Amino acid sequence: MPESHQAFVCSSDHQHCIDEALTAAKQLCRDKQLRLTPVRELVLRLIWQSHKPLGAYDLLPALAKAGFNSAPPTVYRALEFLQEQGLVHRLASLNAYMGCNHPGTSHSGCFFICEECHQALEIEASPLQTTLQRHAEELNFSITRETIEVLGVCPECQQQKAQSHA
Amino acid sequence: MPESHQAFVCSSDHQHCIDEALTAAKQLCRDKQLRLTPVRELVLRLIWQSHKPLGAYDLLPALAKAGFNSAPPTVYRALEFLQEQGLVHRLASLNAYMGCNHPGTSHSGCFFICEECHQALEIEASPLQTTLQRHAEELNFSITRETIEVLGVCPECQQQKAQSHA
DNA sequence: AAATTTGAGTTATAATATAACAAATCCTCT
DNA sequence: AGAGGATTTGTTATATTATAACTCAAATTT
Ligand SMILES: [Zn+2]
Ligand SMILES: [Zn+2]
Ligand SMILES: [Zn+2]
Ligand SMILES: [Zn+2]
Repeated sequence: MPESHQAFVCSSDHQHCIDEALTAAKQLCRDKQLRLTPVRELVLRLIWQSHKPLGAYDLLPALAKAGFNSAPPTVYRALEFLQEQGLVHRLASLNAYMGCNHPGTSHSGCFFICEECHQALEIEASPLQTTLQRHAEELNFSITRETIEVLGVCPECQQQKAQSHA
Repeated sequence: MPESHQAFVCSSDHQHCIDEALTAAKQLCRDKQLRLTPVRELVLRLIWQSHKPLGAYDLLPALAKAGFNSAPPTVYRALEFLQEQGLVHRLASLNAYMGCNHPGTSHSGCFFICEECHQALEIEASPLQTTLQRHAEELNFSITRETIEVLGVCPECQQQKAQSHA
């Protein structure tokens, strides 16, 4: 199992990603007069610390370690809050959660998920959304939310597979 | 709650849809030398009978009524088989299953799901797939499977909502 | 400070899905 | 037709993901 990659999800210093995400979240909550409580902040941090989307139950041990109640409702509430504020996304095809790359803007997101290393990347996919919107207009369908999750193999894992077959 | 619509998912005679789907499935299995056993056929029929995607557990009572074992593995196995043969799709955002509109061709499908009447429509979305493929190429990402599920309001339900607000 | 709102702790349970093994059925080959 | 092997189904148990309902604590408002 390949474990550590850089380029697909994060080009270099991941601690920087985490710090930036946390700062942005704090700012966003300040602006909206919402409370980024300790549990919520921890959950957001844990999610950002992983390059792989995490399941709700994956977060519980860390919550326990930090002295919080580690029953499911605690983490689901935090996740619900973070999702409502657009700070994390839920990946329906994985039952897992990941930090949002560009919070603040309300959007559904488009995700590429590597089936080898399980890392996931969110992209801004305006052309895609436009195409989808055209389809919807043809049907007279009014879009509320989109779930776009692409499973496949990331560049790093493709390379690794190619080498191992050589 | 609006319950009965026609145009969005099926223009007129739904029994015809069901019959056609079953015939196609039988033909496909004959061609591939696979066994469309009674359970599998019943599950496929049940799924096609509903305009709304059905959860696995929704199927169990009908299986019991028909004299089959109605424990979860039975229905999940049938669903697995039908999915593998491209006869049904699983909607990740709903944990539900629906019949495929154009089986035989291997594809991931693009689904429009009405949040009012819960009906769902599968479309062939070549432009969408092309756009997604372009995004993937930019990332050097090799696509295995796509999950595209669009939640919103179907034309019929839009109309109904507009009338009720009048 | 009292009242109100919001968030978190706690217990229990719902909803969805799979593991593992036994029994039955079907297919192939003689 | 019958033995042997493969596939399918039955059965029991359990894993995984998510929510309901109620209580208590903390924060915010009045
Ligand atoms: Zn996002
Ligand atoms: Zn990878
Ligand atoms: Zn299809
Ligand atoms: Zn509708």
